[in-house]
Amino acid sequence: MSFADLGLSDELLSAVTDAGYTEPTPIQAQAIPSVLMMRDLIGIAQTGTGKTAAFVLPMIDILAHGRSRARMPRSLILEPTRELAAQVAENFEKYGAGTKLSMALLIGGVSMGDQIKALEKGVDVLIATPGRLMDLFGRGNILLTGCSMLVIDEADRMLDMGFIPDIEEICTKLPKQRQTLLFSATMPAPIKRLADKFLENPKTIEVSRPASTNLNIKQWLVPVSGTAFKKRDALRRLLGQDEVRNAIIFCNRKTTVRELNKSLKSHGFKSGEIHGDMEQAQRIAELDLFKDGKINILVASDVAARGLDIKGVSHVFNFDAPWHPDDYVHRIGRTGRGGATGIAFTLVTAEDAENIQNIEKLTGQKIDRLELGDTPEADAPAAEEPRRGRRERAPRAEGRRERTPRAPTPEVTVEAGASPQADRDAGSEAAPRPSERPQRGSRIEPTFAPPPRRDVRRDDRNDRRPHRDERDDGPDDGWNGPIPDFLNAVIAL
DNA sequence: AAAAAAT
Repeated sequence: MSFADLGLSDELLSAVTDAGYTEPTPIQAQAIPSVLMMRDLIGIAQTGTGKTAAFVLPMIDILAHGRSRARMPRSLILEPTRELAAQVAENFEKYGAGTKLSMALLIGGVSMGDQIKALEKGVDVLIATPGRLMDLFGRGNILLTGCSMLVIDEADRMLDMGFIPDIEEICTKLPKQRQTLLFSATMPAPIKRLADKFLENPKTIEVSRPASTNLNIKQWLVPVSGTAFKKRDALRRLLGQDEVRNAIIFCNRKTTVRELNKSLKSHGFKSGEIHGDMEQAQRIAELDLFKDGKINILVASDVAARGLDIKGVSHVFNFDAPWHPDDYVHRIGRTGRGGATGIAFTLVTAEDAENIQNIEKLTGQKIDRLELGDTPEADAPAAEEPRRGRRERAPRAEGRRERTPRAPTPEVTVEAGASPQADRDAGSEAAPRPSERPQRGSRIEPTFAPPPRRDVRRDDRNDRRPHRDERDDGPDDGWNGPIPDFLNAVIAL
């Protein structure tokens, strides 16, 4: 099977060849002929399967050979995030360079002026996120009555993000006579309903089992105790491996993204961050730095989990196990792209056990556990004594320690965080040294509250615990005051 | 529970 067999025009074929592609991916091979025949289509496919080209290529052909209508867009592509929309626009520019087709990228976070100007001049293709599209529509800047092609990309993600009502409204603004393509990695009921309502006799193409993970990706679960300090320590050790060329590190919260990036930078890593609270220009800039290799670590929220196509990402780390199993599949899918191999590490704490179970259920595979073992003496001596000298911790030894992942022992089937190793780790961290334990009957100097900080006055100490943000990596035991005697035994566990 | 998307 080659691109030449799919019915694309010669001009487009040469553009594809020039871009270095010879063989269509399964979804391209199946979708392109149907799209060219103007059929409605449901494509069940993950990102990284060549989905974008599967609709961009035939769309270009249809539009380039159809009659253009002045000032009236003829096609609309809806994407859930700005980055994805921009990425599709890039594809359009790449393959449509030989045509006279014009395009407008309608996304938020950038000024509206240029977008309105482009619309006034007249464009053939709109690539948009729903919010900005609705906004422009509401201002009367767009007329969609000439839009005879609609692509709803990443429909399941649109659903997650609450865009379905917007999508439905947008659909009603388009002519009834049109071709609609809907792509989704999964097919939950609301997406099926949407397809029933707005697609006509669609052809359904499924290229891989929904939510199955790429076999090119070697996955590991790394049990860690739940403190930010321990997790960062574990992460740094994993990042120190030789084969980590570059990595995207996912966190569940934007605040964690910021904190982790700061921490990694202070440890000498070349890292950057991306999340939805950043200016769009900043988001693009960070992404470019990563793509260009100026930084080799990108700490990200789930804004980067789906669809982002960055070539040659060797590793994905889940600093936090994702809450939603779908997100796991999408996150690790940022590596192992285009047939390359990739490695994904997920740090798991005891609280993540249920999430991990759901992930393994969804992907239908048990993920190997990797025990990191004890922190080497020279690596983090202070980490062995979390109550002492945290702020005076010796700087990290020059040259990152390289550790090859130890192969997991075959009989390791314990739950995340419940392994003997994990217990030991947690114990060594939690148990106060005997000499530090409060004496019975004495006024208890809390061993479990942080030691006095230089910047906290002594008399503040008992009624004011430094705010979470001010603290430096102390295990968060959730304890605020002196510890009653009867609890000391429990604490040692 | 979070993040994303219009400002």
